[in-house]
Amino acid sequence: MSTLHLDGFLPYRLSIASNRVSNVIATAYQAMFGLKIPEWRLVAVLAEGEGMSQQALGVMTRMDKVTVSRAAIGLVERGLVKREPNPHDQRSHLLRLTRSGEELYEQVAPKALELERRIFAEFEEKEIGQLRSMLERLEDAAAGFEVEAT
Amino acid sequence: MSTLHLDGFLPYRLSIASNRVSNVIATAYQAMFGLKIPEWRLVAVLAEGEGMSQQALGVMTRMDKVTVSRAAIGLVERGLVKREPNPHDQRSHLLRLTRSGEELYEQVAPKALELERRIFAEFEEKEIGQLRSMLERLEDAAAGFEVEAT
DNA sequence: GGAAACTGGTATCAATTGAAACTAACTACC
DNA sequence: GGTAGTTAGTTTCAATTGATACCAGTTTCC
Repeated sequence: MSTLHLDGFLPYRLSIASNRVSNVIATAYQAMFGLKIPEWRLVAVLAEGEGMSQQALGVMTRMDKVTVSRAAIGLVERGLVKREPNPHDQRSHLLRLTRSGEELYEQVAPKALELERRIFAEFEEKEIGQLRSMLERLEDAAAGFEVEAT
Repeated sequence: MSTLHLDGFLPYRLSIASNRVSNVIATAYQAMFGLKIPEWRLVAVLAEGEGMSQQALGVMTRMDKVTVSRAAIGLVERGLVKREPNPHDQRSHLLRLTRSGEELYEQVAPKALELERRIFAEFEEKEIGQLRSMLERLEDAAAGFEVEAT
């Protein structure tokens, strides 16, 4: 009889830990700025490279195009993002933070970093680097399986 | 202006990696055995310590009692789990794997372990241990914040 | 021993998410 | 230059999930 302790099963532990962390973050953003995670991700990406199409945003944030679409609509409605025509392709628009979107970002970013710091407060620098690298490799490994499944 | 690269933001990376891994696992279980993740978790726990109430299962699997309830109903319907009266509390039942539930487990467990091994194939033993420990600490850290939020 | 508070479990409801279908626009290629 | 196939984005639909309300049974405590 093969033994499998759920507690020792890494995909399980990963899921639990990730969900808890996501909850903390989601609750904090919602409470502080009324932002959902997908919205926040778009803001974060737009704050760096402005003038992106939604499909580019999808690649950057690894989110489904439906999720991106909804987040973009929400942000435009709230005046945080504006759409400018894309001279090269009339199907898409270039998204850009508005002035108030930029202001929001200036508020959110430090809070996000602080939250990250507090969550990982008891981790050493070296550990954080290792975790980062392992998560990256995991992402790639899992991506490989997804193809296989299809 | 504060800079926050989404790509470097650990809660984001954690979420992406975890979601991908969960997808792989969920797809595999669904395809191989028609099990959803919550169902599979119950089976795994019941295979070790039998005769548990749903509330105990909720603690063990860290799942919401609603999720446990639904998974339990599904498993009972499919004859993988049976409910026995709980002599100490008539509100609850003691859940137990049926014979065919045990047989299923005997099939699923090795597949699960193999999948885990393949996903983490490129990780060294030492790394896996570190990851395990970090996820545990993360879980605890995040749990602390959740209280704070309430 | 009975009312009040609590607990195990289920049902109902709303939110989130992705898959699939659809529209409009674009590209290839004959 | 017109048709077939593709791509950007939205809408619609179904599945999953958790919060809330609820019911039945249990504990507390006067």
